[in-house]
Formats: sequence, C-alpha cells, structure tokens
Amino acid sequence: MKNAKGKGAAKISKEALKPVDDRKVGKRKASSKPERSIAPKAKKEKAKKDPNKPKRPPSAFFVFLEEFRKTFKAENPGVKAVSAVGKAGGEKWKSLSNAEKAPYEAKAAKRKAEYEKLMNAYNKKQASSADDESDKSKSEINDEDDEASGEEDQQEEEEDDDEEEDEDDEDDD
DNA sequence: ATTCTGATTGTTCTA
DNA sequence: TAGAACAATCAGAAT
Repeated sequence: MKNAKGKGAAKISKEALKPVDDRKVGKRKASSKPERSIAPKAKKEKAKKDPNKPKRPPSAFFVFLEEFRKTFKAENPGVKAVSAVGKAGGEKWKSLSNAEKAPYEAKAAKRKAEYEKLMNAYNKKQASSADDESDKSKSEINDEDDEASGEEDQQEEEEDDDEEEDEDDEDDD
C-alpha cells in the first residue's frame, strides 16, 4: 500500500550523518495512475497521460550525471544502486565551479530549446486532436507556422566555438 | 510479470 | 510566489 508518498522520508538515520537540506523529492512515477497527486483536482483536463508529451529537459545536473554515471560505474563496477551514483553525483556536482558547470548548463540549455520545439509540435498535435478546444490554456506559444512545415532542419550545432574560459573562480569558499 | 522504489539537483509547472 | 512534481537510471522489492 505504500505508494509514492506512503513511505518516502528516506532514511532518517542518514539525516543525522548528512545534514542535507530537506529532500522532498522522493516522488516520481514512471507511469502510473497517480496523476500529479493533487494537481488535477477537477476533471482530467490538463494532466492526462500523453504518450507524446515531451518529457522535461534534463537539467545541467542530469547532463552531468549522465557522464558521471559512466565514470562512477567505471570506477565502481558492481555498484548497482542508483542512489549511489545520485549521492556521489550530487556531491561532485557541488564540487564543480561555475566554469565547470557551464558546459553542462550549455548543454542543458540546448535540451531546453529542443524541449520547446517538441512542445510546439506537441501543442499542435493537441490542437489537432483536441476534443475540447479549451484554448487559452496552452502556453500561448503559437508562432506563425504552417503545421506541414515542421521539417525545419535547423541543426545549429555549436561544436566548440565559444569556449569562454571564465576564469572567475567563485568557489573560493 | 509488471510496477515501483531509491537518490541526487535542477527545471518546469500549477494554484 | 512558493511549493510540488518530475526528469534518468537500474537492479531489486513488492504486488
């Protein structure tokens, strides 16, 4: 019976060992019925399981994690706990300076850009197949477009042109 | 057999 | 404005 919120709380013992801020993020559902818990109070107007709905773009931390996981597993073969990488990653992440996080943030920004694009297409899809045109609900992201012209090959690949080495080491601490 | 959990932080989203 | 939810992951726990 302990669904998502049922247990959570993680280990309290570690709380004393590691004075981490309150981690209220122990809730994530890959694909279940608990729709946002309390968000969709009324009917299923917005929060509905949309298989086409683009997932949120990975934050800089997640981008870093993806790479970190490889390293972590490379040095820790055998560790199968996802939490292990999470903890180690979080610790390392805080160890990085802005300059080091910059590349990750840049990548994250890119992902976000794609996310918007996906959302754009997704919105169109919704509008196309929208039962009730609730309209105005969307994010007003309507840009002149001819739906059919969604094949914009805009591969703005910035390989490595601006490697602004901000020497501003703020991590003096 | 399928669904869910843990653990991290950052971003997105809703009321 | 502020808080909640969720993004990846992966193998084990649970139903």
